[in-house]
Amino acid sequence: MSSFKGEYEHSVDNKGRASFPAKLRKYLSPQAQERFTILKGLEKCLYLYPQDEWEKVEGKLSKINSFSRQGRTVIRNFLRSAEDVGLDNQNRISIPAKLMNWSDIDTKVIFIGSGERIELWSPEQLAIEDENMSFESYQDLFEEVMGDVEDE
Amino acid sequence: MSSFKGEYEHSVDNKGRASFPAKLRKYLSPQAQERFTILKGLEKCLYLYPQDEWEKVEGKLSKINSFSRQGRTVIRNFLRSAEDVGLDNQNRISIPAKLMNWSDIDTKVIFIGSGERIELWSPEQLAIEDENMSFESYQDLFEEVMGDVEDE
DNA sequence: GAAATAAACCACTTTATTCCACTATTTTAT
DNA sequence: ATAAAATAGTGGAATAAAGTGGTTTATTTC
Repeated sequence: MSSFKGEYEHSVDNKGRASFPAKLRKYLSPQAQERFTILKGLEKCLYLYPQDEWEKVEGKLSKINSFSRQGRTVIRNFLRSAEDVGLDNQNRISIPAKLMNWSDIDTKVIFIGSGERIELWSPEQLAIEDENMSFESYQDLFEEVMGDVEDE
Repeated sequence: MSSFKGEYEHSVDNKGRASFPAKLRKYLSPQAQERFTILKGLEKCLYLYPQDEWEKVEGKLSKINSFSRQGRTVIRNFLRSAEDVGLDNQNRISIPAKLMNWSDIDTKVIFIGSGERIELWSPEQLAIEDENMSFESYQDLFEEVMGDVEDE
């Protein structure tokens, strides 16, 4: 259950192709079959889920009450941008044009391993996001997570 | 649960490789498999966790809700600097270039055994850290921290 | 059936990993 | 205490893998 981690910047060619980082490939479980689902993230980035993790997300979505107005809105807007993608023989994904536009990704993309999913950022948008994150608040978060690790 | 201790200075070659101190190797538990996770520390140093200790950290992270705003920020910023590293046949780790730059490590690195993890310092940054800590204030800190620690 | 789009294929450059050799230090045996 | 053996630390070369750009072939669409 080792999760995605690390940050890797790769170039995007004029066909929207970007090498999938080798370091992240190691974390893929065999049942993911190098198949992914890519969609708009909650920040201005894209979420890339390996197939097996995506199925868990769908499981969560199915538990949402689709007879409530809010439920329908969440499901619709989360799924409407989603698309299935795979890796080519050179281990590249090709990012759908619509999603590239929306996320502001152009010639460079930054992969960030983020637990059960991978985030795809344009360098510019990531810089903006980082500005809003002070070192102090990171410190607080860090201590929150690492504080009492020895909890057997 | 034997913990890391001691301080060892080693050289770093132009490929970012540094021998893992033999004295520290003895503390590694067999299930760590000579695998580590390295990431930015809270001071200007790197944290090196043996695999078994790191898994405890990931266990905590996996409990965070990745669909809440704060949760996403915690997970992203915590994992993004992290990378898995192993030892080569000569018992060396290779420090990722990004982390070398960030931590100011160049041709020399100081390993400091620090309980469940190991800290990696550039000699310069460690000297700065030491200057800011006089022996008197260390004594005070020690008392403050150790004062009310209960020994089960 | 032609144009547009996407998938597969190939070639090259760069980067990372593995392997081998040498020196210094520590441990062991006499 | 001294020599021999083993382990530790260091540097470089050889090898393999990763990343990138472009071309060709197949598929879809109109």
